[in-house]
Amino acid sequence: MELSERKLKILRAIISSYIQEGEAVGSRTISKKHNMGISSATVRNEMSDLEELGYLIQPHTSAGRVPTDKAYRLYVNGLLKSTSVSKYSEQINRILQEEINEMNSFIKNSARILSNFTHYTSFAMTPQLRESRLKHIQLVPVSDNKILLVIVTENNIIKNVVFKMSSPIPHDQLNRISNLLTVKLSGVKLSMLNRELQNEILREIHSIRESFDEKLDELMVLLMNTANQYEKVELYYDGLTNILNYPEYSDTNKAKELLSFVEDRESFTKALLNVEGKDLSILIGKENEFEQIKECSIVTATYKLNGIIIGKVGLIGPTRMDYKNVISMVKSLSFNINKLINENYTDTKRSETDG
Amino acid sequence: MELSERKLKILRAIISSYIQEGEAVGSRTISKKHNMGISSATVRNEMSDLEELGYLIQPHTSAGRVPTDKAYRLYVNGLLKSTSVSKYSEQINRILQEEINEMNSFIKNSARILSNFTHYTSFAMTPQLRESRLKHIQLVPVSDNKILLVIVTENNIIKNVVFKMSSPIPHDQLNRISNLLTVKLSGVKLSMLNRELQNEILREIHSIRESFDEKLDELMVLLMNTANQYEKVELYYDGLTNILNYPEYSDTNKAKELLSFVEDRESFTKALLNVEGKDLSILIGKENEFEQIKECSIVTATYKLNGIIIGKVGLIGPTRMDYKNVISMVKSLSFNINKLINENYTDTKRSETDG
DNA sequence: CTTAGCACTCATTAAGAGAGAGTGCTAACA
DNA sequence: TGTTAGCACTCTCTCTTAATGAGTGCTAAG
Repeated sequence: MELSERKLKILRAIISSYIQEGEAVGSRTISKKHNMGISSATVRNEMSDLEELGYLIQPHTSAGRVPTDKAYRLYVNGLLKSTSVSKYSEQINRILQEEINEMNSFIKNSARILSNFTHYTSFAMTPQLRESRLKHIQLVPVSDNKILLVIVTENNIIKNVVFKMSSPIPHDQLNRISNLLTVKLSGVKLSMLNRELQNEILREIHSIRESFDEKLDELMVLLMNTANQYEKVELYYDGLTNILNYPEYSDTNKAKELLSFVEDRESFTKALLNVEGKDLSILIGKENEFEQIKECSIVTATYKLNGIIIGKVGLIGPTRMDYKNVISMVKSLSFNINKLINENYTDTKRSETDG
Repeated sequence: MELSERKLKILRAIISSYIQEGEAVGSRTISKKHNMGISSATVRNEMSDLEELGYLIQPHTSAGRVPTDKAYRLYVNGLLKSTSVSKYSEQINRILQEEINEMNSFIKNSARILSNFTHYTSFAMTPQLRESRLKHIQLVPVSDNKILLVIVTENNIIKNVVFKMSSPIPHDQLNRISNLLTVKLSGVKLSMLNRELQNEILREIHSIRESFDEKLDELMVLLMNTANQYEKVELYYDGLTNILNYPEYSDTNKAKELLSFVEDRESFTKALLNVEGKDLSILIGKENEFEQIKECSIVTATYKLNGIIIGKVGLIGPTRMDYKNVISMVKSLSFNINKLINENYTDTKRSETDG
């Protein structure tokens, strides 16, 4: 059933009042404060209808009414189309630039910005690099049998891992091996660094120099293992304690339950996997799979590199969330992240060869 | 005034009861449950004395008594001497080893262990490297005008920073420059990388090759700036939400106040600076400088490299803290951190030349 | 269809009455 | 002189009751 214009207007008024005040909204409030031009009794009739349609519920008989998840969904769907980029967009851009040189700091910074501007609890995932291609490999001596492997991808993202070799490796060979590996592996996707490729390359190397380095075999194995770990993304939070600002969580046990769920990266990451990979995606209340966050909403945006989604940023808060502000904030943030990433981390070689 | 043996025994009984139960302790409880062999009336007299001496207070007339900070201090001083390493020491060692290869992960892991074992909120500072000496410098090409600077110290700790140069730098020169910088700067303390040294080295380099690289000047400046940032230590937390387990913080506002203080790294870092650099140090309640944590205790241990304190780990919780368990846990942890760091990150070159 | 009016519901608050825990003091006892 | 039993007293906590007030649903009139 389609809602009449007046019902919609009343529903929207109830929702924004509830979002602001956090208390059940009565018919008189709507009739008076929102300049409806209709009496409270009329509003009551409409509200009664809206309740029957599943958009409102009463916490108890003599209380006002509270929007349901269904109502928020309707409200949010309307906002998604209309809401534009926040007026803070330029300021966000400026703050983001401060940490542009290092990807992880950049992502951490993104989370901080989001929680600072919205006063909700924010999160940001570091980029997933499976589709990235290797550009440069450099081995750096650390100690007798420890070496540092530095990998630079074509989109200028850096990863490094320390290896402990079974026995010392001559330092003067490291540059030579680095060059060899760079030549052999540049252009290869991280996700392609598997056993077959490894054997193939080893064969090729062996064919060139019979006894090049017995170390190389071991190194390659370590390299492959590292590459596979790249799928592990990190999750940064900011403003965890912001949750305690909202009366919904004035009960410590409730706050504890939610905060523990979020603080435990494993569980929360699972919850985030359920979020669709749309540019902007919102899960409201019971739309969330996990019990602990069924009274929360999660707003998530993606960021892309060369058109491929590589990460997500967003925030979590009570279903009674200031969606309007949040949506424009998250939109601005992801817009700027995308812009800066594609300016600074774009796949230089590919963009020359592919298009 | 020296406390009599009996007063001490009663005080200890009150403290451990209060630590366990979290409720004011009455004379009857002590007399009955702790096998004192004296009546509650006698205990009452003693408690009255203890109150006068400042070791106990009554929340209100008809309540039992609660230990003061002074009492905890007495109690803790006793424990510090006697408490030995935890029975979980080996388990801790095993978990620590899992992340031994990378210093930051290692420290993060330390914080996690501490909060998991104690159920308090833990923290760990990454090492401060001012006294470390450079061992190896490697420049890695990232993109046309971005390069990665990797620094390895003599104690095998790795730091890396991405630079954006004002104009492209030829990649084939990077190894040459790396070697040059390594030769010139190895053995130099990070804290010594200042302007004078920079000029001296530049002069020296210029004298060798008149027009070596006009880039080198710029690079050196960036290198110095980076070196100065090494004093910036990172602070990792774990178990922030554990604070909510304790009835002291069942009031959300109180919890919020404390959690915000801790979550705001800046303020909390300041608080930690006040902690003495002893092997194990405890600040109880009002001994803390900042208002927000005057009802908390902070237990901190240091970790060293080559005999120099380079970082701290510890935890924060209500003054009614299970000091016995906490102390043995923190002792075990710092013991194992020290052991593993000195096994894996020891200053190889120095130990050969210096000692 | 809208609205004024009114009875009704239910959460929230305040006040009052016990109950219970624990103390301080006194007097008796070893 | 130190210890203990006994008892009055204090103060918190909990439960009950009553009053308040916000808000609804229904009815009847406009």
